[in-house]
Amino acid sequence: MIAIGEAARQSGVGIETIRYYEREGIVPRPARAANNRRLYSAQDVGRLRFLKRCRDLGFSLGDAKALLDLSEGGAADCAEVSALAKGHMDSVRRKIAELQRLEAALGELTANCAEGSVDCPMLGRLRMA
Amino acid sequence: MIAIGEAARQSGVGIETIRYYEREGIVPRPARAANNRRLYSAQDVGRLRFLKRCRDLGFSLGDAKALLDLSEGGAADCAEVSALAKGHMDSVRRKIAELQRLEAALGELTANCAEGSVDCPMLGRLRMA
DNA sequence: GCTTGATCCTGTAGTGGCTACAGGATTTAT
DNA sequence: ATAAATCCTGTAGCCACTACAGGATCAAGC
Repeated sequence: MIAIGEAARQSGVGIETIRYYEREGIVPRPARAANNRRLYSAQDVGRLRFLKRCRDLGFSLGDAKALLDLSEGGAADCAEVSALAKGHMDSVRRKIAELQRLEAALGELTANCAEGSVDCPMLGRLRMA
Repeated sequence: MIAIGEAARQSGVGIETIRYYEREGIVPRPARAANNRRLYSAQDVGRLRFLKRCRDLGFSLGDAKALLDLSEGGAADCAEVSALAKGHMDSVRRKIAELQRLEAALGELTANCAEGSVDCPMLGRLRMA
């Protein structure tokens, strides 16, 4: 059993974030030492690492918790998992498309905006009626 | 001079958002009618539309305000504008790259996760030590 | 035993950029 | 006269943390 700082080091999840996850009920309350300090087991650290991986993959905290629950609950239902993952992939793809649209629009907008023009063409276009 | 609802309609910025912009000092305080209701000029609506365009292009509210200030302040300094825009484009490109990395990682993770496997391979990989 | 510094605790507030009320006043249309 | 729309101020909620304040405890060195 290790203290919260060590759990943070081993899992990659920040100390304050670990306490936040506990407050929010994302992870169960850990054991406590006689001095009231939190004590984490290897399984606790595993949960935190799992959550970290999900968050790094862009899953919302809610989805990450859902995946964690699926992972803990005996029958790891592949269908539910892949539904969540597919939904997330769709939203990632939508975001990519949106950003590419933005990139193109910004490119157009700044195209004539290099020389020290007195009346900046980009501002002009942003002002357009 | 029009009321806030009409200004919202003409600019595409929501009523609550307009009041928020005012509170935050993004736009100047508008005129007031005798009954204390806000009154917007065509120029006010132009500012709101300008901000809306910037936000739609993904600029932060701070950057949007900076662009608005540049646009208002006589000498529309093209260099400053294009520096802001280029910085933003860079961050958009970084976000795209990051999301594409995510998309690939998600694709790999879910690759074997279609059949009704008892031990979902995606969860297994998320659990990996 | 004493000091120093690291670590831990609880609780609260701030971030960005809105959005959604509550609770009331006024205006406009019927 | 009444109903519905619009407006006002002020506050709280959203996401997922992050950053304190103010204190308690612990470990290491002297």
